[in-house]
Amino acid sequence: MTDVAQLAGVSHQTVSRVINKHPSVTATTRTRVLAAIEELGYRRNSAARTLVTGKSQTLGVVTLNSTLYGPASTLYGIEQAALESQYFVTVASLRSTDRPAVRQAIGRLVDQGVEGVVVIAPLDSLAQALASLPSGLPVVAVEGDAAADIDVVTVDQHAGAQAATHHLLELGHATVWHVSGPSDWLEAQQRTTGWRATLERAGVEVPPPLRGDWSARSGFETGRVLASMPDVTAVFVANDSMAVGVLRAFHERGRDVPGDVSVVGFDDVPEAAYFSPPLTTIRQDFGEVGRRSLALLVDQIESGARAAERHVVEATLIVRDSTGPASPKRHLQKPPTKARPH
Amino acid sequence: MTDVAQLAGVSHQTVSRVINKHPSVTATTRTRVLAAIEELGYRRNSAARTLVTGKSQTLGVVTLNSTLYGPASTLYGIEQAALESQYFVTVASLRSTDRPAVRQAIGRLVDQGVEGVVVIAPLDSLAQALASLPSGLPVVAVEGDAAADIDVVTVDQHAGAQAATHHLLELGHATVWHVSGPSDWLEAQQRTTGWRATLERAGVEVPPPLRGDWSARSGFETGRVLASMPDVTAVFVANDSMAVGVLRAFHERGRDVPGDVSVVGFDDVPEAAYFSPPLTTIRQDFGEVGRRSLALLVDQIESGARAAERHVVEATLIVRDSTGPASPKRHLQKPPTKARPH
DNA sequence: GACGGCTATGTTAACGCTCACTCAGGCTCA
DNA sequence: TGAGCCTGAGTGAGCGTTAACATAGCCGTC
Repeated sequence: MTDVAQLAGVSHQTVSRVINKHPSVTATTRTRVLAAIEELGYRRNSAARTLVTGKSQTLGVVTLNSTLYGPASTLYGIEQAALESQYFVTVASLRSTDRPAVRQAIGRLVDQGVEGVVVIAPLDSLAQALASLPSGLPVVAVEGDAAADIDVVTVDQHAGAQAATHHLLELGHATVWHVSGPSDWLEAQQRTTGWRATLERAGVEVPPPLRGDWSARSGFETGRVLASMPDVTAVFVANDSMAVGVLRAFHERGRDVPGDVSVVGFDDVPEAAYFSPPLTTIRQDFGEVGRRSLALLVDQIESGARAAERHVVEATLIVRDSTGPASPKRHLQKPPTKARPH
Repeated sequence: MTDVAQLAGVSHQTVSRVINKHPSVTATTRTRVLAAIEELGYRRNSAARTLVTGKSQTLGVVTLNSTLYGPASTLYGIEQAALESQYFVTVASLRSTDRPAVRQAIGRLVDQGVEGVVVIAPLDSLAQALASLPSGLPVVAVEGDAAADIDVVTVDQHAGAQAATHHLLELGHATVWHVSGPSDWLEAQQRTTGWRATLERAGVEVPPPLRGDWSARSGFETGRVLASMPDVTAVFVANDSMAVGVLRAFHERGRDVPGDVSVVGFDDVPEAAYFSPPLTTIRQDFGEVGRRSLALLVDQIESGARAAERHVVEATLIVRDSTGPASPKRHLQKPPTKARPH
């Protein structure tokens, strides 16, 4: 910077003013300085700037496994929005899901000087860990719990699950079975709750949910169990990957989808429209989740206060070919469960 | 830091020594300092440290679209490895794929003070952009071109495509059709080259490749074209997503896979084993790609010199149910193309 | 025409840390 | 017993930038 100043025949402070677009600089000196910068290939040292201003222009993202479709898409949305807002994003993946791991990850980010953190915290243990955070740090949780006084951006899992279940009931199915995600995932919990609530409100029997781990493999395994039960005619699967496995299991048992069984997934991965059969599913706008959480975080940083709001992004039902009316045969074989008052 | 020093009754330099694990500190003073650090909740200011040492402990990753399975997995591998090596990772997504965009993204990272950059550069335009980079900066390209004197980590696309094509020929198919990726993607080019070379070596007719864009949708569209051509019995699709679409298209036309047509994909996404039918595909170890590129980058940073090596990660054929012997019927209908000497 | 108040620039002092010295004290060895 | 050396600790400078204050020149106004 001193070199630039010398070459331009001004003081280093004037150079600083030009860089920071300070108004009180003559057009002529500005061009002179810019020319000097260009000639010397000068780039401002961000460490020095950060040291004196206390602003690093860097945000942290804590994520669990950025290979899954949801987290990866959210991260991408955050990154895009950060670019827009002139922030850098540094990523910290968690190696385990317990409390100390979260603290350590956030600690690392804080040590590195991030101005705020987005935590993609879909596990209840992570959500809890957020409660015990240094309160000075701006934080936004994605898919976290609303309990802590922390900004949360979340997809309306409950409504999504309701829409899925309702869709199946409306098609005339006696009840809807459920393949859930891992029990410690909030999304899994909420989808299960939404499914159960819908069945109960309809006065319909609630079958025991089967548990998967989000993977297609686990979907296949639970799908085999369901395929062997003749009275299963409708299944709500907690994500599209598992739904692939479920579809496969039904196919192997010769049970036609949607002829014999209807299946609904969750996520609407880009391939869902081309599964066999094309999968009816719940679309989540992960990009929107990313953008919203970043906007919230930037707000916190600029205002200096946590809003502790809860932002809900909607989930929409996409009907495709994997769902159809309950076959009349089944209805005859098994009379509809007697409706209970509610 | 001064506060800590005061509380511990030592100089700030001693505190610095304790933090940096300098050997010449008595056990007693060390514990005293550590206690003071603990009590005051002191955390070292990384900006100040970076300013004086010139080391930011931060690496940059430039990526195109981290939503795709490959880039996302690679990024994850890099992140994990970086954590291991005590580095931070900041991500810069590209908004467009032209040269200035790459320069700008890298420029941003350099301004922010990264010590090195991994560029996930699967497009030939990006690979070229790397050639004209400031030579002082440690850089590793993933899936880039070997032309520039830059370290490259790449999956053996050519061998993977060969294995896929060879597998199909060995099953007795007269020739193998190909659904390729976008023409400006290096991976697409290499897979196409590998496919073509294998056919030519076998002295078999090379059908015109059909072009997709990696998406299941494009796979479906090209799949419809292929499904309408009765003499198509084997297809090598350049990634699993498109393969999903191709499988769907064949299914809709009533052409059985693998009975009538065999299909091979590329990537081995976690769901591939549960497609209908389970997809024969080429597995790429993206985690390994990420780890290798990071190791290479750290080497460059520590040694201060570019090695300009090319590291190849192997791709392996995973045989599942989407491929089977060419049906005898077809062989009768259409005699095998006369083998040409090579 | 003197004075207040702008504008364009310069000067100086931090920011929090590490590096290169310096220094005191205790040990070894001739 | 003193020269030399090692160890543990302290002192001061400086990394590159911005913030705060200082200054000089100019304009308009009463």
